[in-house]
Amino acid sequence: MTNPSQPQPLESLVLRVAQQLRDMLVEGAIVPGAKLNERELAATCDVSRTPLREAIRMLAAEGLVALLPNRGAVALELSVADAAHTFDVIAGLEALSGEWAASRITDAEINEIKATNLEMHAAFLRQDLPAYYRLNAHIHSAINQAARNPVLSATYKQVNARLQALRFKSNQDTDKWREALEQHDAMVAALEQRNGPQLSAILTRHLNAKRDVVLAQLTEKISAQERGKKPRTRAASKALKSQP
Amino acid sequence: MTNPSQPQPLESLVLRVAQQLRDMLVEGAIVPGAKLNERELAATCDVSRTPLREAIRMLAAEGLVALLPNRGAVALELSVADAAHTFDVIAGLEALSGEWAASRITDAEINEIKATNLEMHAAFLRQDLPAYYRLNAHIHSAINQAARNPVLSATYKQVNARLQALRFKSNQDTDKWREALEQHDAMVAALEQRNGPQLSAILTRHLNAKRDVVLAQLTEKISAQERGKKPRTRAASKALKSQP
DNA sequence: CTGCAATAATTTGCATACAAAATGTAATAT
DNA sequence: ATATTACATTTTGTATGCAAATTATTGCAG
Repeated sequence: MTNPSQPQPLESLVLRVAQQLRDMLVEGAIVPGAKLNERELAATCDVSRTPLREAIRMLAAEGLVALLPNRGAVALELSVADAAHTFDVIAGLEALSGEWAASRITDAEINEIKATNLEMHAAFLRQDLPAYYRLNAHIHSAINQAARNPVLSATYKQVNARLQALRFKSNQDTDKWREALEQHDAMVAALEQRNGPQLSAILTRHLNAKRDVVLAQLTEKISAQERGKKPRTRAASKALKSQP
Repeated sequence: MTNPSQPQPLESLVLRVAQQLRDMLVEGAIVPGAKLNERELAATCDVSRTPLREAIRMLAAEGLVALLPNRGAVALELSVADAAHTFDVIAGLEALSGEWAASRITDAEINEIKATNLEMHAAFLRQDLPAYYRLNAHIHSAINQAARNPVLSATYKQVNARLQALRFKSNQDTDKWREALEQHDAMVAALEQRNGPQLSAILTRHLNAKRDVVLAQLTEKISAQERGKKPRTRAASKALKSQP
């Protein structure tokens, strides 16, 4: 157990920097496709280039950045196809989570999810999208936890992080939103019945719906970009494909 | 497309060293739980500590080694529970592969798998276990390819690599072996019928059976170890749990 | 002989330095 | 004006150096 109350470097500098970079990628401080300038980032993170480079290599292994030989690293830039593939894998992982969670979840955990689901309905009534996304993530995380498989959780987290950089938290269609709420209600029902296959099926449908919404947005965004500037080679997405 | 015929450094030094370390871990040159001495490994790989450390960080992000604050890295050492969790995730990923492969695989790909399956039967008759494992891996890889999802393939590869270090290619029970062969026949049949759910179900059963065999071996191996030497704290497996 | 403290030797973590490659700029020719 | 080449600048990739932490060793007391 690590002592939680240490004023000294709680974790390695490399891990701190890696988390800092992850945050910058997720929050959009580093936009998809952007080059990661080592000197610049080292200055930002207030470390030398050595730990910064080690952190970048970790993010590369996580698939959050792509390494270009002799040209450093660029922030992950998902093509529509890449995003679709990633969503499909996430859907599969969530379906697995649901399958296992249904048989392993405790009553207390179900109540927590039910409570969060009610708050989600409240957020919908207030049309509070940020709150909705936060609560939504909480529910999915809770189901994941209830699956009692740390390898699954870690895998899910890693793959899901690549989608976070898309920043698709924009205003979504009210009908789709209502549909998502219904699906969450159905999830709660399946959990209460400890019905794994059903929960799994609902999660798959839920994630597929989300995928379609996000891909539509992404397609729109990308074609808008394409209109604005000349089409140029997209080094990032190319490099991604040759990843180990 | 990368030019495949370049005599110069085809890839970055770091990537080469990372692959070298992966090979050493899989082949047992670095045994589970072993400390990774930077100077020593740098000499072995004929590079300085800087690229070596970057490679180690990548392997840490891949989950092949664990980082111990101020004490370097140790090769991943899976507890029985860790291995079980990993196998379950692999089973889930293979089930996904099968589901998608069934609807996307070409006739030529099916024939390739059928051919490999026949060779596997031949390997069984000769009791040639190494050949069997090679052919088995080829079939599973072919199904994975046929799923047409590079994110799934990459995720599968990464998680599966952690199991390779277990080196469970030891002599297995003939009945279990025969059972595995039957399951492969069933996979081929499901593929020919393009029956995704069925293939998915077979793969899940197949992987669960494999998991049970390996876990039994692993349990035996670990208890033998425990008898040999005094029980001591296992830093590696502890550190693994706190991974991102 | 065992347990423990002080000290020496390794080893890791981070910063810096330098070479190679890539990028940017200016000058020249077309 | 554009293209091209030579040169300068920047940036990456790797090696080395040094301080802090860890680990091993020695010496000594019980």
